[in-house]
Amino acid sequence: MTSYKDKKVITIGIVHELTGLSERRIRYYEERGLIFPDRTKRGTRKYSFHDIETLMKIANKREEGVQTTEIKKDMLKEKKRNVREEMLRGQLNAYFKRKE
Amino acid sequence: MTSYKDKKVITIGIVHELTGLSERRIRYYEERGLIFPDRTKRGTRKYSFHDIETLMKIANKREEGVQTTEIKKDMLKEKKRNVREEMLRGQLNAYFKRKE
DNA sequence: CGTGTAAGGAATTCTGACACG
DNA sequence: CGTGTAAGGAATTCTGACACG
Repeated sequence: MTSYKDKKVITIGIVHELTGLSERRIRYYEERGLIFPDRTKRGTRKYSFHDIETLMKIANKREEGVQTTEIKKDMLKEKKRNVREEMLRGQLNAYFKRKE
Repeated sequence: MTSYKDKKVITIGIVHELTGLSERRIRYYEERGLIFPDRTKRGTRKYSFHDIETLMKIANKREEGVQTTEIKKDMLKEKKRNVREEMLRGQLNAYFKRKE
């Protein structure tokens, strides 16, 4: 369930290299509640590959002029949809006694 | 083929957190040709999850008293075996016209 | 051989703030 | 609102070396 994609191990400098986004913007999107990096003991932010994908999506929406508040709402909706899907899948699997 | 596991994005401090190995040892194993981190533009080492797994294996062997030279030989053998396996699989897949 | 440590410099990251719009 | 920038300090990383064994 928790794969490499979700491990928070990438520093902001590398995220910047990978996404092209300024560190300012990356931190700002966190401030707006769009991403949630972990921290090392001494406070350095750590991101996952999943975070990076999220950042790319955010950047695309921003280019279209979508505000961070809207983006946040959209992300929440999508998350809820996924949760529902997973619940459904879980029930189906239980019913048919399938695995994985 | 190239997944998150192979992307070199992790700085040495995080590798240290993840493996428990000192930065000195991590750099030394590179010096001995056991791992090959990438570098950022300004020279900071970047490791992959795969590198981290390799480091754990190295640490285990070292605990058993195996020297780095030996470890290197073993890793080379394993690599060759994998290459052979992949070639064989490729031929089989071609023969049976399978995919993936 | 393998690893610790102290050394000094360079690059990184952090926060809070001011700017513009 | 979203993002750039300059500011100052703290933490990180790098290399080359000496130490011990």
